[in-house]
Amino acid sequence: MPEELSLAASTTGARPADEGARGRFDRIYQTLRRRICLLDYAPDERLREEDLAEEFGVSRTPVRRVLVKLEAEGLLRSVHGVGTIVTDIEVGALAQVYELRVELAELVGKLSPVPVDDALKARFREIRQRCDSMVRKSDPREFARINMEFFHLFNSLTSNEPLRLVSERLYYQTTRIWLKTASRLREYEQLLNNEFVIFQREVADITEAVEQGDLVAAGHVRRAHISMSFSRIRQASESGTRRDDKPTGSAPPAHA
Amino acid sequence: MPEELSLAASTTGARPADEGARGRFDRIYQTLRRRICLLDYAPDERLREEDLAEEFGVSRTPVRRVLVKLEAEGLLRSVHGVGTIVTDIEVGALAQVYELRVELAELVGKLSPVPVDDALKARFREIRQRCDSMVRKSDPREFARINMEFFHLFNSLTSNEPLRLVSERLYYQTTRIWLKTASRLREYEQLLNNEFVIFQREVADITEAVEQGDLVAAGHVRRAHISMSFSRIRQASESGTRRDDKPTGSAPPAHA
DNA sequence: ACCCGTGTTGTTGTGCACAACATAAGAAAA
DNA sequence: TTTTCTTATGTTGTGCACAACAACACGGGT
Repeated sequence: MPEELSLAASTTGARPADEGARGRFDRIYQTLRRRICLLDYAPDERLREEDLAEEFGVSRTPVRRVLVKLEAEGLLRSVHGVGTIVTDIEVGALAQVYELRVELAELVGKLSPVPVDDALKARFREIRQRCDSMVRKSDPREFARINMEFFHLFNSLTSNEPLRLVSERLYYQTTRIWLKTASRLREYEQLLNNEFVIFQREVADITEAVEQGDLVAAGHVRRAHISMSFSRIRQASESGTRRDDKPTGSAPPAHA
Repeated sequence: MPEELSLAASTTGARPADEGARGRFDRIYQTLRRRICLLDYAPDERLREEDLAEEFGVSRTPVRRVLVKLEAEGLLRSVHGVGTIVTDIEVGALAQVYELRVELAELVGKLSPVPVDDALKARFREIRQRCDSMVRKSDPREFARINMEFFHLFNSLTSNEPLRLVSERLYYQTTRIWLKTASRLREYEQLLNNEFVIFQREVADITEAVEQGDLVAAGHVRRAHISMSFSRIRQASESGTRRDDKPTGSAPPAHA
């Protein structure tokens, strides 16, 4: 049972008890989505509605509500008489999502950019520091969490709400593949550290772009990193999908 | 009770009886979405789950499933104890959606374009003819339907499924504003005819671009038309929102 | 040994009754 | 007359029992 981080204490106040119907819904939704994206629920895993209902202390009905929404977002797939199955994602199909994410990342800097004030800069500086101090720990879960948090922060650079929503949707569709691919590799530790350093650099670059108020540049940096990130994932996936395979001569991504 | 056009006879065969759970779901979903976008359900109108359940010959439960999905797509808004309300859309908020749609339209021609074969060309020629013969009838409903159909055809120019899905979503969010704005204007007939002619030209241009296999050009044409369409809507909305207002000297869009 | 039909089990989908909630009307008091 | 509290009414949200459906195991036949 994974620890719950209150990533989005949004609507009311997110206290455990005493919450309206909408609060319950959001809470269950956020929780399940996070679990799916952090691979607490593995792809192709079957979820039982009744189990979830019991865990959250409600009946199946509100749980089904959440499942419908998650299915609409492509993270789940309910089949009558079979079960509710976590979507499996393969690099091939994800190529299209990444293609789109790349373009959208650039748009974040162009479409309705928010005014850059000190508070915003401070938030970037803060997450940059947290990112630096994280590199030492080398915890993939922690990395995924900060990555997620940074995404939300970057996404808040545009005031174009539809763009934010779409980007968020696509992000949650793709973010799983990273953990999935990485965990399959032989050079797990090495690759992980490599990704840490690269991400650290991305955060640093974008933070500085924001400091200068150049959101277009921030968008370009982000675009480049998303594109390169997928290239690394695809290479890694192609060269070492089976971890008990014979070692290939060329070490996949490796540092820089 | 609006006539039902079988726009997407997709999964099984869409015969009225004998359909699985998934077929029912899709049927109700498509129907409701169409009604919302064709303004059969006006913005801010309250829908009663029980009425819908009775109409479709099911209980409230499957209807609620559909409503949840429509709410997730921003077309509905369920409030506990109040009702299920059709989202109201104002030109101001829609500006952001259009900003995004404009960019995505261009991407349709760039990202994973489909190979242009004779069958595809034929479909464009066919819809172009239907469009030509429609201009005489001047039926706004018919226009909205062909517009919708053309959107789907244009959208099929990319094989990037996420892009198709996102575009579709945004299209259904914005398409209502056209009918809503147009119906408020004094120069209703004039404006309508103007829009017909413009749309006719758009279809012609894009069809020819497709004939030549230049999907990038098709994307640019589409982008330009979406952008201009919104400009006209905004102008019309600003100059003559109240139809019983004193007539302003400048006739809003007018032809050309 | 293999194949096919059948029952058994487990899951999601549906229907219905009730709770939670919001709104509006009405009555009582100032 | 105005205000405020109470009550009535209508809606969505929830819980639970059952139907529909798919996968699996088992047994009888070949």
